[in-house]
Amino acid sequence: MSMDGQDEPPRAGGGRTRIQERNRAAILEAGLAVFSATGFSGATLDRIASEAKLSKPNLLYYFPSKEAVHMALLTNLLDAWLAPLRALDPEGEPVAEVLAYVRRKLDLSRDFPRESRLFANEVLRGAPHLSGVLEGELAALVEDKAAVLERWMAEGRLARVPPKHLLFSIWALTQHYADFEPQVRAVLGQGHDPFAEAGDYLETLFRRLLAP
Amino acid sequence: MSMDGQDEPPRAGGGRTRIQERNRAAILEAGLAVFSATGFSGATLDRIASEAKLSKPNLLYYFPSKEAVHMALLTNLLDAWLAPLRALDPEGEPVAEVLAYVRRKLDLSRDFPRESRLFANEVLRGAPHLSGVLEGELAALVEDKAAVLERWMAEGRLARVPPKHLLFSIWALTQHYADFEPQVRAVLGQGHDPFAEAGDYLETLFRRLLAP
DNA sequence: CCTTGATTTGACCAGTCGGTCAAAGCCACG
DNA sequence: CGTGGCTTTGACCGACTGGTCAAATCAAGG
Repeated sequence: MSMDGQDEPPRAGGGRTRIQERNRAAILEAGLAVFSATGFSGATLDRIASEAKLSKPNLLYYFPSKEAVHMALLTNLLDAWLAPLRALDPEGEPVAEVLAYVRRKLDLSRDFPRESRLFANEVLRGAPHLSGVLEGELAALVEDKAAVLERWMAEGRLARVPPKHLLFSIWALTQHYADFEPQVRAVLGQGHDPFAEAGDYLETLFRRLLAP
Repeated sequence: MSMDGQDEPPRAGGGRTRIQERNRAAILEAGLAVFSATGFSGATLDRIASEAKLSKPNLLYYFPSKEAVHMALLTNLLDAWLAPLRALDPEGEPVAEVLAYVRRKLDLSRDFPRESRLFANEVLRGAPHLSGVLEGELAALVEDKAAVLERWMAEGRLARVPPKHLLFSIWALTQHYADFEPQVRAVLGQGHDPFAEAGDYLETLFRRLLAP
């Protein structure tokens, strides 16, 4: 929503103009649309600029390069992406906590499918811009939460499964509905609400898996 | 492994030369490597050609365009991709059949991760070249097998869950280990065999989910 | 109104891309 | 050994891409 981890070319001291705020936001919005739909190499500055209703040189006045737009998007994305896992409460009731995490993650896929695809696109290519964060921030957070899960399992309040693979399965199952949407729609046909059905199904799945 | 669904420019009558066989195979192999690593737009004919140890015009002597190479790969891929589901035996023991399907699909992800990523890349972009097959062949096959699963559930030999979502979850969980490999490695650290662990975990997961 | 800095743009550039083409090499068979 | 068709290639092309730049426009304060 805020804070882009990018060098801002204009303005030496302090605040951004309203016009800067607006244009940077428009560029990020357009970039998200184009990058998530076509991948990094498929996206062109012309297309992003026109989507943002700017000229290409004008876009490059706000971001120094195509890569910079892409990086800003990925950086913004990661906070939102990790938040649900951060919210897993070590003091909560184990099964309920995990199920709540699953739901939050599924809601993210439903409400921000473009972000999900942007992320998938990046990891698919080997995560060239993300490897640092994956091995740093993400790995640390997972280590932390995996310990919580492990404790719950040791206390007999959660069925014993490999904690990290449990997390993988949550990520895989929730992202699938955003990233493979065309396939899901093709298989289900019309008259379905994929995310609503998925919510019920995933609750059943993880409840049965994790019931102590 | 064989049969590419593409117009073959040379040779009017019948058989392909050994040299044609070899070069077409080299191009497809190189194309798979490059497309799966960089996506369609990120791949260049020069790179595919050099990977195949051919000149670019020579590559275009065997395939009429970049798109043609891509299409040939997708076509080849789909047979292999659907085979495990086709092998689901309506006369078999339900839980064992599903678990066998999961294992076959996971083996596919382990042994053919590039194919998995190629497929993911395509669906991520909205499946422009696959929508026909998805809504036709795939949808029909799923309809068929979903009916089998439904029957097993009605007979009380399989826990009752939405059959199509059950299939989604199998696809999501098995493909995840190939498509998000960088993330998996970053989280697990060293000294792990992701696919071996995944095999055990997924067996547990689906056994608990599906036990009648 | 006029200055000053923020903003916007048209023209342009060098590099790369997918693809073409005519000519050259190569190979098997008569 | 020569010939005809398969195979290979260097040179080339037009389109497009990311990015630059100097000049024009705009907005706000004095």
